[in-house]
Amino acid sequence: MLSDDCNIGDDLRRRLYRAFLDIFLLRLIDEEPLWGYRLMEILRDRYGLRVGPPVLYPLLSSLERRGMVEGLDVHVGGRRRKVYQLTNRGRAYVRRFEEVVREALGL
Amino acid sequence: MLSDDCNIGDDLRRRLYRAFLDIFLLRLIDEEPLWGYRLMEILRDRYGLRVGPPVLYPLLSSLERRGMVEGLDVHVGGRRRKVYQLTNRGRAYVRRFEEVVREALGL
DNA sequence: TACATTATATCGCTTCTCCGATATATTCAA
DNA sequence: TTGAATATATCGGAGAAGCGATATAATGTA
Repeated sequence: MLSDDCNIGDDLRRRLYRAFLDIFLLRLIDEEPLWGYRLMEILRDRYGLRVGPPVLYPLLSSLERRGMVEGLDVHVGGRRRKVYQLTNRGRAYVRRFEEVVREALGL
Repeated sequence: MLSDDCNIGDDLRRRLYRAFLDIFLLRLIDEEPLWGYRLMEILRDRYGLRVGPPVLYPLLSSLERRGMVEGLDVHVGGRRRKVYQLTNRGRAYVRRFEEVVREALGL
């Protein structure tokens, strides 16, 4: 039953992350500026969530287009890298989300 | 900007309800036993969320099959009605969800 | 040198979700 | 009497989301 509880919790957690991947990406980027590949690593290693390039990159592009992050082209040891920083708009969006959740669940 | 904020909040709220409609149904049923048509009314009037029969009824059936609610056939003034009650399993599921959200968002 | 890692990005197919339309039945109200 | 409201339920098509496969490029390692 305990392992069943864990499975349910895992499942719910996965659902939550999937449904609001954009928000959770923004929250990670709020901690520190990050790039696509690193974000995929963190999601996989910290949350056990496998998000591949076809999902992640269009989503990052969308977030940039909506002004929630700013993408900076950087060169690291000869490799290109696009590092994303959170904008105020992105930060406000996350705060709004937390508010909505708190309200909706009475937390 | 204020109305923009409201729109963002509304949008996020809608996303939340959509993504976790099963949970929010369970929470409504936790308040009191309810039936399909009434649930649709509440979602529409209280949350501005339009959920039609094709979404709601299969979802209620699924919740029943998973043992989270129990459906009781009732006759009300000559009409059939299927009233759903929350089971302990359903209640536990909701609690687990709240826990997961709290954890994930540090609320 | 060949393969793995780091890194960005897209395409097309499959699966899932949502929605319009619909069916049926009983009661209520104009 | 007719149409609306209350109530349950499903089907099939459209759109959205997810995933496998892929491409490209530079660096690192065995």
